[in-house]
Amino acid sequence: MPELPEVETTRRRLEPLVLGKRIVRVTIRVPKLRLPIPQELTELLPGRTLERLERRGKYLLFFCDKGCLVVHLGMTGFIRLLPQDARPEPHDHFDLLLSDGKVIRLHDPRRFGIVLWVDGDPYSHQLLAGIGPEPFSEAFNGAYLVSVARRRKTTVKQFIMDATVVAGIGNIYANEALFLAGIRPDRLVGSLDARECDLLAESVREVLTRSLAAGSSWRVMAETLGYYPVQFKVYGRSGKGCPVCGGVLEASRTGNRSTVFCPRCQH
DNA sequence: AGAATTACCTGAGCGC
DNA sequence: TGCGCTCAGGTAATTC
Repeated sequence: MPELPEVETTRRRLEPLVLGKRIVRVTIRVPKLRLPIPQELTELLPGRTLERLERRGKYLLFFCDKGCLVVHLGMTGFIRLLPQDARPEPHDHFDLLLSDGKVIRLHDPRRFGIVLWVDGDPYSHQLLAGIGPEPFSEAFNGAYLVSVARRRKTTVKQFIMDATVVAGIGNIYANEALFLAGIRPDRLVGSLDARECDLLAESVREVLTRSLAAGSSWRVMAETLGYYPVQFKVYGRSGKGCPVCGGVLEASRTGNRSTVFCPRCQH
């Protein structure tokens, strides 16, 4: 589920509602995630104030007055801000009860998410340190892609889904960006010329920008604020008509992930 | 070094 | 209705 736009939309919607609030109590219901939720959170967090929310790739960072709570939503995770008395449901993993009586609640059925506490700088934590440039940073451009692609022998789709190449791109936006760029997902990344790398970087930014403008694609603070999912051009539409040429969209697998593309528009 | 494979989980949807 | 199978938005550890 959550790729960059979903995590960023969560951050943008949640931040103004929780900034400056004090954490009163932590409730851990289902500690089992990709990494177990640290039990110490129940003692470490109460009394701390939420100072700002940041995002790095698909990680959400809750900076407190001292230390940082790092959350990854995995495949199926989402966060809601609820009234204190909202009844917990299955797969609600943990709650941060805030000083205004609201609860930040993490829900993740498939349990691929991560919650961890970092005392120092979360950006140098092992899980975040190796992440590539943010798609909206100046460092992410065609020339950068050319230089990294030179050493790689993989498909362009796997390449842009590699978090060490660029942050925040998962299966959905990889499919969408390649469609927008007119590049076949199964092309070897080394075969892209400079013009195509420029176009790819621009297309990645464009699909993310459109999704952010629409409020992303998923249950992002949905119950609190409503949401209007973006329409995908190719993802989930195999066998249907290409929105550009009307031809039939084709499904394939790339690195064991489902891939959809238009064989007429993408070369 | 980099690519491919495996593993971690639950739930929805499909064919029989 | 129910069973078994496949697939689903992520990614790190392991193997080759």
